[in-house]
Amino acid sequence: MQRVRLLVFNAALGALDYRVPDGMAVEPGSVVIAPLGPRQVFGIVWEPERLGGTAVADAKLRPLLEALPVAPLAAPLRRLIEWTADYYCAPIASVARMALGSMAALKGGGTTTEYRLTGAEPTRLTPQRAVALEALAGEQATIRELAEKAGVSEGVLRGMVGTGLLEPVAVDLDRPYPTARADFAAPDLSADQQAAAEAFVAAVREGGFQPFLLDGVTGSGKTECYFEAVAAALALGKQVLVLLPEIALTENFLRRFEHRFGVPPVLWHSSLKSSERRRAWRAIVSGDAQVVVGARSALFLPYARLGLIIVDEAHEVSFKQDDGVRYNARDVAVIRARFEAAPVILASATPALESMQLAEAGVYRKIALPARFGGAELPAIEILDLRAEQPERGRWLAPRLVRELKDRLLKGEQSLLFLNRRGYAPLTLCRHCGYRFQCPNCTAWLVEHRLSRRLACHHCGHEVPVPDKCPECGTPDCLVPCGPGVERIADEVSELFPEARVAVVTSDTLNSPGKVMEFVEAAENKLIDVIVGTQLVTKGYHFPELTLVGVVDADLGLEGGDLRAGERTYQQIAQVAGRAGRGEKPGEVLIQTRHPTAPVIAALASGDRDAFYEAETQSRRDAGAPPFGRWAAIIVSSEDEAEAREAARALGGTRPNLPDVAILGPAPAPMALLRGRYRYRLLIIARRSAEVQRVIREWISPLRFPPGVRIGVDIDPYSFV
DNA sequence: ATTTTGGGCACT
DNA sequence: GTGCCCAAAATT
Repeated sequence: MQRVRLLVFNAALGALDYRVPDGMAVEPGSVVIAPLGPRQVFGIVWEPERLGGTAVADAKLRPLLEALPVAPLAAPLRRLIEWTADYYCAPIASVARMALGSMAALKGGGTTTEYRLTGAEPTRLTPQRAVALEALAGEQATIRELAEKAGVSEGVLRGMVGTGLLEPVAVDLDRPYPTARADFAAPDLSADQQAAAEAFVAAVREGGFQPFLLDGVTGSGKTECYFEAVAAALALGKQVLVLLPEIALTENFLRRFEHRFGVPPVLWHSSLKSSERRRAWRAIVSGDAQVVVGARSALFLPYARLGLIIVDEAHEVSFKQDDGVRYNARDVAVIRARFEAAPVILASATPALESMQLAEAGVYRKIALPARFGGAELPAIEILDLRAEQPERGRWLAPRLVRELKDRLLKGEQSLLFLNRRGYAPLTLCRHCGYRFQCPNCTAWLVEHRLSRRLACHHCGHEVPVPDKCPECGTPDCLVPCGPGVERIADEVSELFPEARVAVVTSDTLNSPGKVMEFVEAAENKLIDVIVGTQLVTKGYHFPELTLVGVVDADLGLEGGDLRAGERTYQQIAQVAGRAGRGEKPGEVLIQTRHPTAPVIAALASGDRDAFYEAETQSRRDAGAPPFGRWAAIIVSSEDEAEAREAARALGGTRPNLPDVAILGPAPAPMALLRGRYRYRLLIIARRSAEVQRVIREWISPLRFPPGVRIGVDIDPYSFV
């Protein structure tokens, strides 16, 4: 009798033993379906000694039901899953789940039926059908996805199929992707770029683990350099994974990729349609997907022959996942490259301090691109002291910035105003009674969005229409917006310059690939004079006519004073400044601040990047903060405040007492209520030498908490809410 | 996580 | 004894 140990997809269970029925062939990594009580669960055959769990009597074993017809997860991926679960104190089943991507993908080929509008004239146009016709132009997807997209019920759409407004289309689920050509359009590289590209190409050809930090100023052409490494991998028949921090950046990236390689890469992100996801997954497993461009979730997929990993904008905090398995894709990418024996390139104009440190220590090989491509100069950066030069009352742009905007408008050049705040105003209050609109599920104000005429919570998605009277005292027309968001800045620009064409660029306005394309094309064709945007516009875009960047409030990111506030502010402003003067005309950057002498602001003004990194490194070292110390957070949460408090207290009461580990708290988390859950936090500050994960595991695992209480462990936390 | 079980309790 | 609710146990 053959027995196997299974990693079952159930966070609470972990390892279970099964019998392999006669005629079924499995090996470590095989994906199988197993009986569990009356249910069926997915599982992965694993090396028994690596999973733990105790062997159970032969008589108790039930036979596996089915081995799925997909290639087994390779050993390097299994090691990565183990490493990730271990390092981030997460259930191994939760990590393994990320490798499968979608359960639907596991079943064999075939076709699915998608639907699209026929363009026929509607005979009976109901309101719901009108909504669907409006929303679904140019879309093709399953009924379920179309219903989601249009915001109507599936019944409405099925009715439309019946009356011939929608037609079915048979789609082959596994149709192949077009082939990328390494030599489609060879680039024209500067000497610096050429040297960098050669180093990458050599590493790809040689194979083996080699981590690079590609540290190139904004506009230096980092992408073109690593595209040469991609070309080398393609020529060898190896797969490439490119991680981007946000889906919104992929659209622009796709265009550049297609210019270089002739076809678009394979996309992977959370909002893929199920048929696209399935197709991509199967191509990744089979090795047919040559280059995969994705968000962090693409990192755990079962690539057949991974030969290169690239993490672009590697400093971005969005590589840190903040729910479920709280991993940092930038760090896990390096680990995966190690297990896969492949090179990995972390590319950034403003590397994270941790990455700089590792480069300094010789762990990463640093490749620098100190100059902009094509002889463009880095923009001149100037500080605008808001205390000395105040905007008019109720306005946020100082006179000097307004003058510069006017100057650019007259010259027909483009400007960009950066404010990392979505919506119109971050707080709305009643002038009469002082009532403030707060989210019922979170410790947060509701943010007014004029475009959608709603008050919205940016943490949980709670939304209400803007009322016409105060809900507390009933006074009509008494609500006043407090503080600026991008929409309000855009209004201010329009009032100052009625003729200016202003575009607001946030995740609210660029929420689909089509909208992103529309924006990029409008900006490139100079149909936009002033862009007002959040951090979404700080990266990746190249608009040669953009010559002025205004940072509306440089102090915003410094509030709250968390560990990385200074670094993040530096990165954001350096990135957005990098949008200026990328063409022939020089760029200028104005930074509005009330703290012109703050080290971050001073470093930006003087352009002395090294001094900033040195000072930041020193202060982290003094504080015992990462990368010199190890930090972790434990978040105890429950829908019941008293239950959360009690559980946190109980956890705090059993804290280990160790010389190299300090444990602070529990205290209410800064966001004491988030998505309807009350939260308490403990902070762990340890020496580099301490085995923080082992300490946490041994501390937490013997404890039992009431159902409804969740204990979340966050290793190397980025978010301190 | 989900399902089964078993104890305690009210009701007949 | 039966039905019902909820907590605890089991799932290989």
